[in-house]
Amino acid sequence: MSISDLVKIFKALSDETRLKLLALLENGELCVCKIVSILKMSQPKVSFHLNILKDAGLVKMRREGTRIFYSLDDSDLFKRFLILSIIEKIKDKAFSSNFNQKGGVIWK
Amino acid sequence: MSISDLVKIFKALSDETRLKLLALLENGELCVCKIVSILKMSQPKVSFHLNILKDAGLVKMRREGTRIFYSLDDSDLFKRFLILSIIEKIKDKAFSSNFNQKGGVIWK
DNA sequence: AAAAAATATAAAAATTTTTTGATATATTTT
DNA sequence: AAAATATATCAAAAAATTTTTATATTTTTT
Repeated sequence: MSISDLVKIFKALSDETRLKLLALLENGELCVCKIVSILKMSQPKVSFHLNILKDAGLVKMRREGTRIFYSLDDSDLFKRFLILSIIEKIKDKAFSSNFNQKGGVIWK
Repeated sequence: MSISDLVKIFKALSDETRLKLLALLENGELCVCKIVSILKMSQPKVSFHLNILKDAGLVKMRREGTRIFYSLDDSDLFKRFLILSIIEKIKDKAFSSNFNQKGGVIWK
């Protein structure tokens, strides 16, 4: 892993939207449209940020028909540690308005 | 640790100069003038980046006379892990032109 | 093959970060 | 108290990132 790979990973993590995206994917893959409806952000904005996470090797994608599902890519140990640390630290804080009282995500 | 604290830490790490600064401090504190002469960067630039690292709680400083010495601040476990990971990953790659053949820093 | 749905991409605008050059501040030395 | 040294700060310029709006692409459905 080169310095610029490291910088790319940290750049990807240095944005609140992207940290929320990672936390949102904690429980498995989601399609872009679901993410858009949960975070209430524009679709291009979500795609833009997902793409940065993908370039940094932090998420991976899979097409199913017209939808594209994103999920965490923790195949690398260091990245896995980062992702888990982030999720542990921001869990529940990230989506207060999108969670119900049991702590489950409210899918819109 | 809030989301914005996390973002601040990752922002601080998302720059090659700053990763090099952290690696440079691996073996103990250094004054700004020493860092400037090793990295061959302008003094305001070095101060700027050190300040970002300090704001993120990754380095600390100590004045001694007219000099100010910076050192790693790894009092927090998560930050310590990040710093150690970075150093392990970029060691030797970071300063090829500033190291001698034994791997020691060539102080100018 | 046209329409619809989901997503990506591109261009322009807005925002943030970084660099540079000049100057200010703090401490020590003369 | 003036000069010298080390560092910080500031303002302007440059560069990079993010957001927005519009459009293109891909796949499925009709």
